[in-house]
Amino acid sequence: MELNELQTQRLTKLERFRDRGIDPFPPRCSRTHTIARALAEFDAWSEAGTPITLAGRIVGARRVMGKLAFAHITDGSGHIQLWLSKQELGDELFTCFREDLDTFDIVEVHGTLRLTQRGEPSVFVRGLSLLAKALNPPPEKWEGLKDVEERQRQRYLDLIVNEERREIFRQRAAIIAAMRRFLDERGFIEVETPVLQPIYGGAAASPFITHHHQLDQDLYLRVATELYLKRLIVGGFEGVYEIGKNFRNEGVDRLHNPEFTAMECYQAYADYTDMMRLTEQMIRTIALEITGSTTIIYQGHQIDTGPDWTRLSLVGAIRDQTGIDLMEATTLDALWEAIQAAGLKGLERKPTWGKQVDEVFSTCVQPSLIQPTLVLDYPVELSPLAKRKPDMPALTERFEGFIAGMEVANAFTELNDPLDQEQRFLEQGRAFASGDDEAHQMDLDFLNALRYGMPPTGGMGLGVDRLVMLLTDQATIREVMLFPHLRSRGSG
RNA sequence: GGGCCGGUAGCUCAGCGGUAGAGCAACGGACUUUUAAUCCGCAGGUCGAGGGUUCGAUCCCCUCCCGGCUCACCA
Repeated sequence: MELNELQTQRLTKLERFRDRGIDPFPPRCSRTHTIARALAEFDAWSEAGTPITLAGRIVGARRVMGKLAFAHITDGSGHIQLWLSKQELGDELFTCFREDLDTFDIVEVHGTLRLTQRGEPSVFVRGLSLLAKALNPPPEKWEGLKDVEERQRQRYLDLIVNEERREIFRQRAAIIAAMRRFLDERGFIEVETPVLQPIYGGAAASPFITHHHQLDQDLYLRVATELYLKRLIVGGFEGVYEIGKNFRNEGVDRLHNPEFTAMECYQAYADYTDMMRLTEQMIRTIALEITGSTTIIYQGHQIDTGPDWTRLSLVGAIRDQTGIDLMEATTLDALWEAIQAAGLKGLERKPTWGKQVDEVFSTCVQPSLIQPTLVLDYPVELSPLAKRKPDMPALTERFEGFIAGMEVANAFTELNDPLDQEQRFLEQGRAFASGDDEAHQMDLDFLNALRYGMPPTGGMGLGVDRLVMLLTDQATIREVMLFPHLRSRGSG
């Protein structure tokens, strides 16, 4: 590894510790308190002169003025100023601080708490030792690390330097914990289903393919957890959920990453109207727990998760926005003709009626769905796993939830008729044969499960990353993922 | 995949045919109450990669790599 000048300097300093018989990476430390604790007890401990030992990373500038020096250290709980006096520390340690310690080194300090004349709570340092030498230099002090690519490639550095970034991931953890609590309290049990699957399904998506050597078998990374979770409903669990990674071999953009975290839950003896209430309550509850309010601000939009969400039918919403009546334009040709007649611009011709409907919806309706909205009753062509509406068999009991123009939830009354499900798979097979590589595969084992009888069931899926985006006001999915997908950096 | 913008010192950025620049950080020096400390001094570069044009290319042209925005595709 080729070192630049700054790295070489730091390596030299490290070697000076070794020359003095000091391990620059000692195996343990003798910290007595966190910085947060020390600050909380500051008044009492500074008055009593209580000796404490703190540990942390030197951040910001080291301000050395002859025989006196200041610096800040930070641990996981907060930061505090170090106050070092040559007279108190002794020549050797003071010189060590001055010459061999750098910004970003991790140190342990022993001393007492004392207020400086300018009123800043500080540790008046009487002992000092190195816990870990930083061989890489820090980024610029004021501008920090701004380059988006570098921040994501070196997320560890981003997290050191940009405290607000750490806060986003603390909130992410809190959101997922709140989601678990919400589901646990309602009797759902958390399960784990296979990531490696011989047949992929549960979403219209193209998969990643991998291979098991010993079995000489191709396997797919799951695109959804749906079909396994429904097997568990067949198995007698009344409520199950899974929070985990899905993998889709598709485009990467502001809202999509090849691997992302989804929550799917299924409730026996429930339907999609129950899922509507569950979705509303879940997001309202989480928003309240995380932000302290059911009203959130996302990218300048004030969004209220408190009231019940607006409900629109897909057919009605498209009719209102474009004048096109899907109940009349029931073939691809008829729909395309209606699109032309309506003078809609920027729409492309799609290979199937269902995809054309999706195109009209996502172009003409979805962007305007800023406040929480449920869009109901999707065409059966787009919903091969959802139950048909009894009075309108061309539509399904399905809804998607939108906030800030983003799809965040997808739910339906689950199709539990094995014969209809088999026909849907066959239809998907024909779509696949005619070039739709995201069509579902025939899953005979899933059909076999349904043949034992699955109770009427409601299911709901939610994009966890997108929910985190909403609640932390982040514009891109990459900013709520610790290690988003990036191209490997070539030699070029 | 298309369009637009970008990649220059550890970091943040200027420069855009004529010896490669600044601020911060670093390094050497002065300094016992700093908070972006201050002052003096000194260093630091395959200017994303490769090719071309030119007397001469960080700069102009071509190809490629990596990113950002956007459109398309896609939940």
